[in-house]
Amino acid sequence: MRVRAPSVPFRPPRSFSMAVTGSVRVRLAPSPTGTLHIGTARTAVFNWLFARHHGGSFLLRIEDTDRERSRPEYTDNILEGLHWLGLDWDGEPVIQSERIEAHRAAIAQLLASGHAYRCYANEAELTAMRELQQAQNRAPRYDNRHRDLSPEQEGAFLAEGREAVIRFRIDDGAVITWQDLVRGEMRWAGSDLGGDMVIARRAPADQIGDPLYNLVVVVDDAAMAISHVIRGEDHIANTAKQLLLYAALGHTPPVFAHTPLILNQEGKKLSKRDGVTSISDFQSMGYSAEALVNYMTLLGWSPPEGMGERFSLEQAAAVFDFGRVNRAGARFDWDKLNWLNGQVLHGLDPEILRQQLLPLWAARGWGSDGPCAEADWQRQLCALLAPSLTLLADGVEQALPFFTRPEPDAAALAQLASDGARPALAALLALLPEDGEALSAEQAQALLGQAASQAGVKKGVLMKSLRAALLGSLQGPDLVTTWRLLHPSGEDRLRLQSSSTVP
RNA sequence: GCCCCCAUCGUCUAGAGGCCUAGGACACCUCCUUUUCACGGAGGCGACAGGGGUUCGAAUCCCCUUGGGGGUACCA
Repeated sequence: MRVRAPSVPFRPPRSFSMAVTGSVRVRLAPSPTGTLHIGTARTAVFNWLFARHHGGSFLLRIEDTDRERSRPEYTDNILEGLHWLGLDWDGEPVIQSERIEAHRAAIAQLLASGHAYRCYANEAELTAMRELQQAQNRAPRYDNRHRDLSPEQEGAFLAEGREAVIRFRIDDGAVITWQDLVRGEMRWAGSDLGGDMVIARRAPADQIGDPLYNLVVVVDDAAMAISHVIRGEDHIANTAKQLLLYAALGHTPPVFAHTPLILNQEGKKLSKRDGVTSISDFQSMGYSAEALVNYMTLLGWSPPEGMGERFSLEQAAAVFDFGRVNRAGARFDWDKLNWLNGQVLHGLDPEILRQQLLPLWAARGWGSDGPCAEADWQRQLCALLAPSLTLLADGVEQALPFFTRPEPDAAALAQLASDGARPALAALLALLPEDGEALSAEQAQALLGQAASQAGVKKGVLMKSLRAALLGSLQGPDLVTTWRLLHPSGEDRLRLQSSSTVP
């Protein structure tokens, strides 16, 4: 190992396998106030990758303490999304709201040890305080006014019938530091934390109100024996506060890793307002879990030299470490996601692709009877279409002329009306073998040559016209294969008949 | 406002003082392939934000500027 001078800033080692001691236990802690967001999912990916790389556990905790906004259907959506992505978790998810007694006990402990106290300031007083600070161009912060109330002062507030929040003391002089797995040494001044923080909502002064985020996270992470907290960099300030709580509660803090954020096209934190951001939305748009998870991994992490950019979760887990996690935010790019999804689709086995397309086709009433219901025919169609798919849904659009008779577009109509087109198609029609029989590629080519010479047109004219007749378009998949797929049902004959005669 | 973080092609990134004439991927352009479109293949375009240091040597280390982002709740 290279020896570095102390002045050299911390750089995470290339591999953390040596730096990680004991068992790795990480968690994802989504709050069910919305569907599974891509930012949360990417955090899940990093947690999962880290856990699997170290043979540790990836746990789930549903942070539903905001009763106003939490909804059970969101929990379902989050769990389903993670499952679909292949991010399997260990054990049953912890439901945070069920742990409220543990949270209250911790607050009671902080009250008893003098780390926390009751603050009787009401809404109006706090608002006035902040407005004054704003007016003086100072940072808004709680001025710790009730930190050391005398028994007389406290008694007076009580006599007024005031309720109280519970605040945790944050010394202005405190200096909080930690070694961040992606950012190196982090340092935060207690005076920049906004004053003593509220850890329990307002309640009658003889009670402990609803415990708040920073407190419950620390209590739960400690109880779950979380070894590494991996979350977005928007949590950095929370980490400083939480570290203070760990110390006051007598718990050993975990190791922290703050990952870069996913940004929108404008370079701002991706939010719901940016359109499609829910995993379930990507799913219904036809993106594959494989491509999506691959893309999310690439947003902020880079694979080692020689690995390439296409990989499975397992392959990434084998080499994942925070030394290769970038520090700057990453813009979301549809082009790259689309490319990745196309790559996945192109490489799909025709039978697998058929299984995925079947329900989509069925929704259009396709493929349930007749020659088009044959599995083998469908597989051939899938093999034909696969290389041109970007989204799964493209397999519906592009299969359309195989299941239904297409309406010729303007270019196709023009082609059919051009010199030699109809005679050539008529000649081909006359040579067409019986329906119901397979047509070999060689046979098809021979027929094409024969018909073209009989009609006295170039083969290219016939090819182009045949495409117009069969697909109603001048563009599409391989012509001979298309024709062969349309032949057994006699569909080629019908389309040639209607195209070779003047309407 | 204050605090913190960040800064390489349009985008995602490689880069750990000499392997850099800065590499890869997406996008874009050209060509090949395909009697079409896509796929595939081969090329091309394209970046170290600026300024100071340190050093024989800086994309890399330090400082300043600029720009961008995050945070600043009785949400999580």
